[in-house]
Amino acid sequence: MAYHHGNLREALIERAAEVIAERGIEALSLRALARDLGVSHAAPSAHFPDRRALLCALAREGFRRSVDTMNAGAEAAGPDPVARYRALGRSYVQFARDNPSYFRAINHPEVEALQDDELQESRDAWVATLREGVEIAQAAGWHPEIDVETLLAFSCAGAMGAARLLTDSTWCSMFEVEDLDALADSVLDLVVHRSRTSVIPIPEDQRRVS
Amino acid sequence: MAYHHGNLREALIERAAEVIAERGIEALSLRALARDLGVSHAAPSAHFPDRRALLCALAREGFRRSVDTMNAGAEAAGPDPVARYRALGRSYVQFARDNPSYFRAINHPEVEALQDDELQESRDAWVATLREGVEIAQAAGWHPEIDVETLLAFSCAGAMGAARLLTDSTWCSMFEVEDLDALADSVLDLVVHRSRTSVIPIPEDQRRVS
DNA sequence: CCTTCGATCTTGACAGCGACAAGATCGCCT
DNA sequence: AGGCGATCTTGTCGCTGTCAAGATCGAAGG
Repeated sequence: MAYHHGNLREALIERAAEVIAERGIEALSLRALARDLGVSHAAPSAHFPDRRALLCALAREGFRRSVDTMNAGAEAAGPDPVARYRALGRSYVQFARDNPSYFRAINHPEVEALQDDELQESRDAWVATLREGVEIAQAAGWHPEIDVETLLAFSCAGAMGAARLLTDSTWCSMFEVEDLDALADSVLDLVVHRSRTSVIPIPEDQRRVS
Repeated sequence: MAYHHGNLREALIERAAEVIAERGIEALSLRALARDLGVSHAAPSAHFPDRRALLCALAREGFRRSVDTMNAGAEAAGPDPVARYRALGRSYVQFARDNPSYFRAINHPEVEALQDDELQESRDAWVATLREGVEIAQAAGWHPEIDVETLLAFSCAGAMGAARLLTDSTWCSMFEVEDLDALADSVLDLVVHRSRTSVIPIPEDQRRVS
């Protein structure tokens, strides 16, 4: 065994993601992480001064990956601005369900209370992604009567609320829906439901309302 | 000083709410709580077997109070079903902003992961309150074309997302809005914006879109 | 009255954790 | 060769949650 682990920082993040996905952020311990990786209890401190710093790194990675996922989803949605906007929200929810550890890190109160410039940059990038989608859709004639800031705030609230609802079995089980994916689509469809009146109509086969 | 505190259980909840409001759930410690109240470090265990049980009690109280606040808001909104529905969401956001400690307890992942029948009852009551508002509004002709489960899920996601956005300064500061209350109204207005096309139109002076 | 019993509170102890300090080991650069 | 910074180790501290065993109180019943 080498004295230097060699890649401890990334190994910590990777193992932390596993633990969080399995047992939640509350069960995350720097010492246990060090044990799992076969290093001494204080080794992580060389890379993360404290527990919060590790969670912060997780959250930053989560924001970065979710932005990538959202952009890829928008790209795959084709040229229609409203379809791209829809895809942004949909992709975020999908990311949240596929990556519970990053999603939990992003939304954990301990991380939220953290004042960190780099973390705030990551958050800004996430909002900017959504803002771009809103602005492009609006420029194409989507709800010109509504203030863009209001539309953006609504989009953020909708995406965050939907992701929260659909990643937590406690909440999901309260709705009489068998297919979780169908519910996800329905919620996100409603978020942009008003686009039915936009200059670019939603194709019939993409509507979820009957 | 009496050997028995006399009202330790409620005193613990009250003090815990203060600490959470000031420094967050992460800063909550049973021992510190006991010190603050002048009892021994293990006294709380007579009322709460572990830390989670205390948070669970906080969350239950939070659900109970928020339901009361929502119902009171709906009552004050008058007879119109859509106005009452609007008031439900609005009142919840107001409750979240007025009672950060209860709101944080409700939404903390440590509490969410908790499987507790009584807690689930409280959650059910909260959803039932929203469900009743949706059903009554729909019975009055509000969006008959949309499945009630979908409308409910959307209402939950909207209320939770809006409350989350508007109780966290980190997120609030990202929107170019000076007046937080105006943003809250705008977000919630958009949630029910589609009611413009309902059989019961929203009064002109209640619309936030220009 | 007084005894018993359950609820409540105390004292004591233990392991795990985050954090800090001091020192050891390694790769790298001059 | 030698220094230097990054990385890792060992040791320690106080704090926390949790458990166990015992003390105190109020109330209920003989």
